[in-house]
Amino acid sequence: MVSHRRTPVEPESITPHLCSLDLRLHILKGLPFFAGLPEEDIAGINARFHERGYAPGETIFYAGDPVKRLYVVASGKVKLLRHTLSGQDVLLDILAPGEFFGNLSALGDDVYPDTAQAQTLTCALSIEADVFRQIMAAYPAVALAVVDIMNERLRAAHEMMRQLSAHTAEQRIAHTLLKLGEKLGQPADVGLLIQMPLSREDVAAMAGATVETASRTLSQFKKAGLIRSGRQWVALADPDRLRAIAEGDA
Amino acid sequence: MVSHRRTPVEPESITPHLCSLDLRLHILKGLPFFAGLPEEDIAGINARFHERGYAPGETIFYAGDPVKRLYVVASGKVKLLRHTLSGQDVLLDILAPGEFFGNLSALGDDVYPDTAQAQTLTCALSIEADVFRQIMAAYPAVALAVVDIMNERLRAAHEMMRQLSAHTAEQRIAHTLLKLGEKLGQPADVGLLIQMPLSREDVAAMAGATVETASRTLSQFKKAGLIRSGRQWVALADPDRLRAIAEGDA
DNA sequence: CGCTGCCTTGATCTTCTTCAAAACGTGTGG
DNA sequence: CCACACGTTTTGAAGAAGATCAAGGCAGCG
Repeated sequence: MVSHRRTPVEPESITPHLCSLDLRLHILKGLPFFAGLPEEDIAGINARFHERGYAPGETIFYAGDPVKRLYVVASGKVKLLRHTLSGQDVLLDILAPGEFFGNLSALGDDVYPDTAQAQTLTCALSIEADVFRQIMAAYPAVALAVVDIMNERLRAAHEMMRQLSAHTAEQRIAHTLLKLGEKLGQPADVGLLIQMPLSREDVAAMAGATVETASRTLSQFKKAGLIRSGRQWVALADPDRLRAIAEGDA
Repeated sequence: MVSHRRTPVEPESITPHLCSLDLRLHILKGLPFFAGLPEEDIAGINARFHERGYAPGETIFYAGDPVKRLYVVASGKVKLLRHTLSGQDVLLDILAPGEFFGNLSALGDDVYPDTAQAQTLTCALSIEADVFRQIMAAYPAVALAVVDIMNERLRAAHEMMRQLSAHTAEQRIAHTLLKLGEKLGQPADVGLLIQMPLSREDVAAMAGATVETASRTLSQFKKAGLIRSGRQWVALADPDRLRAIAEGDA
């Protein structure tokens, strides 16, 4: 049963729908915005978080849901996506453990702008947005860290906007793979392996293209020795040359 | 000389390259992130800001400049754009008085990710990023307001990403006009007038299209009675129908 | 062993860009 | 006040990139 698995991607640990208390504390301590906080304060904050596990493909919340919680990925991977009327989805980001998502705004509509969906077996911590705002008010360092992270995300979004409006599909797909490689890549004998089940459709939705174009382009990259790939996985064999393509050289 | 101006767009007030002290205080008081702060604290903060005027078309800073300042538009309009290697620029946003831009991050590269350029005669206040971070640390309410604003911008950027990757040029241009109308629109006898000199090239760079496509699409909108426009100006005559186009109905 | 999803590949067609040139508006200098 | 010159806008025709439509192939799973 395991013997003829062909994908090099390792399945998520079988830890079920609960995160152990150890893991929770470990995750929270490692969170960029709690870095530097006294341990006992973190323990106090920890108590304000709820936890919940999600099966692969399960939706954590839908765009438009009228709730305000802030989530943190404890384990697993989470897709952040936005729907279009035509049913065509756009994959905005893939979040790794330690990253946050959800709604932490005080103003505006009380709805999530995006849909969040577990890509693998996932455990997520969540907290009431208002409670988190209280924490930010009490610990300015936390607020500053949040600003930094949002700043970084805004920068990434702007970069993506540039990509989408001024680059070819080939360039955007190369760029998408590199981004995923940076975030989720693990060295393996096939190259820098993107550690997660990643379909052609996912790649297409991230790069703003159709499944067919994504497939054609990946085939072409594979033929050129830039990547290796199979059903639901991709590994980067030659990131440098990929980068050249993404930047418009090749 | 003035008699045969054809544009309905009013020129920026002739106030020259300096903002009066009154204006400075007024701007700072009205800033969303200083709302609710005691007046005397604002006066103290005011002292930490520098001011500088810019001529139309003048660049405030270039992407890659190794400085860290946070800017606030006091008067005028500022274009935020990102260059591509192919010389094709992407217009990320147009900022109105009261909006901020620049670099306020503590981490990452000490460079601006985007270029900022005065679109009209502009006065901008600026502050050292580190100083502003101190202010955020001292006044948690300020930090929370900044988080809210960045949250809103991130949402807008995600929306734009969706637009770029899943909509036609016509839809994107309609959407661009509506966005501009919301932000800069003023009721006039020609419709909701976008109060600033706006070339076809600007529209194209915001919508991710070429000048020619923008021109063709605007002509078509004009013929259909959706907008009125001329050299360097656009007014929305029928926002509702434009919205229908942007959303994919028409 | 066959079913169900993913992935691939080909042919066609639409959309948008590119290239080219002309028309127009605005401000300038005569 | 007029005419010229420049930058903006418009329009046309050809071309390319990618979407769409349509089959067929392959892997994993029951």
